[in-house]
Amino acid sequence: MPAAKTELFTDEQIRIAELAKVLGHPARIAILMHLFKINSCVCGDIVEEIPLAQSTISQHLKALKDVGIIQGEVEGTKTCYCINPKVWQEMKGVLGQFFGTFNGCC
Amino acid sequence: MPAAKTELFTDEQIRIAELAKVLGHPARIAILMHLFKINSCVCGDIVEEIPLAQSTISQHLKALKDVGIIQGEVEGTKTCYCINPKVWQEMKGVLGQFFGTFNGCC
DNA sequence: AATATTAATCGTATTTTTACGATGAATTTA
DNA sequence: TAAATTCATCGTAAAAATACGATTAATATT
Repeated sequence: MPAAKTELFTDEQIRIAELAKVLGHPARIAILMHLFKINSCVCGDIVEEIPLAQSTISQHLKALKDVGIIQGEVEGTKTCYCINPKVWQEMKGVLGQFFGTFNGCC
Repeated sequence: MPAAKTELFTDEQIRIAELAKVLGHPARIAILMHLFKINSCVCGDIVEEIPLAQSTISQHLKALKDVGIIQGEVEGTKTCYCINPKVWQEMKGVLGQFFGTFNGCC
């Protein structure tokens, strides 16, 4: 893609797209679902849950962390990843509002 | 990306990711926002609204159409694009439920 | 101190996405 | 019928995403 023309869109449009984009891969959805399921933080067992290489999962975790949805904390030799409630709320709000904008027309 | 290992994830995970992915570009958000704004169908003026080449916008429209969020209908020399209410509801439901799964833990 | 464990990062290959101009197909207008 | 309009598609180039193995860094264990 030749040059990201981010200046052409509003900050809101860019943020919505950014948040949606990070949800745009099954592995990252699976990671988040696992976090929901255990209802706490994952501390080092994600690789067993998802059939991908360790380095690949680490990349997906980084993508989620970069956008802010999760946060990691080093615990000795392991790393604990948790949902960032603040960003999760933001996402719920931003995307929820976006969805709510359309109420049917034609 | 070497080979899409879709068999490794559930249908739900794949669908959520697919729906989110198509929202993962500012241009497509802008297209949908324009549809909301005019509160009807766009019939041939999207190229003036978004500063991208006609062929590029056509590609984005196709992406939205492929996932089902919008539907196009040929009207003479123009094409009218509308939100598909059914798929929009599905998206609201699927993603809304996904967001609702997390209520805070740590 | 040496070894083991865990996760991040590096390097790299492949695929997908994004973007554009050019062309083509369909319809409308002159 | 000829010209104009509108949009899809083709071809292509550049960038980003995805995946993996190998390596590194940090901590824990022996």
